[in-house]
Amino acid sequence: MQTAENYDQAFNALGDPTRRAIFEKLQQGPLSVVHIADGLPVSRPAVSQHLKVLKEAKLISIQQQGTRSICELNKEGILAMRNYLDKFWDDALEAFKALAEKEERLDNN
Amino acid sequence: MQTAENYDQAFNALGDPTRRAIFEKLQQGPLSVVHIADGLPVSRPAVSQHLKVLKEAKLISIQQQGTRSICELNKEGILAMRNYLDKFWDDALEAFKALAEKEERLDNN
DNA sequence: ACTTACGGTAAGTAAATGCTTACCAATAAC
DNA sequence: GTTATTGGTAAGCATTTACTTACCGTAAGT
Repeated sequence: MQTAENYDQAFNALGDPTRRAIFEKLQQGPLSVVHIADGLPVSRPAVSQHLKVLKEAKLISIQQQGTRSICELNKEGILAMRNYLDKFWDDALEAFKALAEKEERLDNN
Repeated sequence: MQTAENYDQAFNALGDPTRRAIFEKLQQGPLSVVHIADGLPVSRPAVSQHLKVLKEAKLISIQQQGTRSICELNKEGILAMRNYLDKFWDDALEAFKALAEKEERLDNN
């Protein structure tokens, strides 16, 4: 259950608009599969397939309750992506600071 | 030049492993197209196409220097993704805090 | 002027992807 | 026990996507 390094699957998962829609629906709280499929413009089996991808990307978790599959956000995948981006964010910030200073120097000439 | 809401393209862009590789290469600093293509297992035209996607997702910016196209990270797209994730992160954190407390109570029984 | 380096674009192709319908198994409700 | 709900899976299909080679234009180096 390592906390990171699955951002690979995670970015791929959120690259699809339907999956992002599902992801966003779950932001309000746990939902069953039919509930998730309810407002969406795709069939329930399509949703099932998307849920599988999101689950393997550790962006959601699914627990069985009788015949229902209750889905909810999984912070692990979200954290992995955030960590990945933070690295770039920090580095980019450094780079831009340096660049800004350089340009400032140039502007003053 | 609004700062956000292009995470749609951004997630899609980083969903591809080759594009992530390019993105990561640029973390160390600006590079020309041929330099980017150098270590990668795909052809230069393929890189060109990927760069276009990354540029439109505002994850990189490209400036012309003679015949060279110098690419560098663009903090705009990175920030947009971070902001998007932060919303989920905060919400998920709330949800998990509540869950953790509930489970703690159950564990103590 | 000629040649070399750089890189964007077009056309074609093979593989991946997102979707559908059809089907089936399992639990819940009556 | 029978019927409805829930949802996973398989097969097939259409589109998208990531790649290739071929080509062309432009700027630099000689």
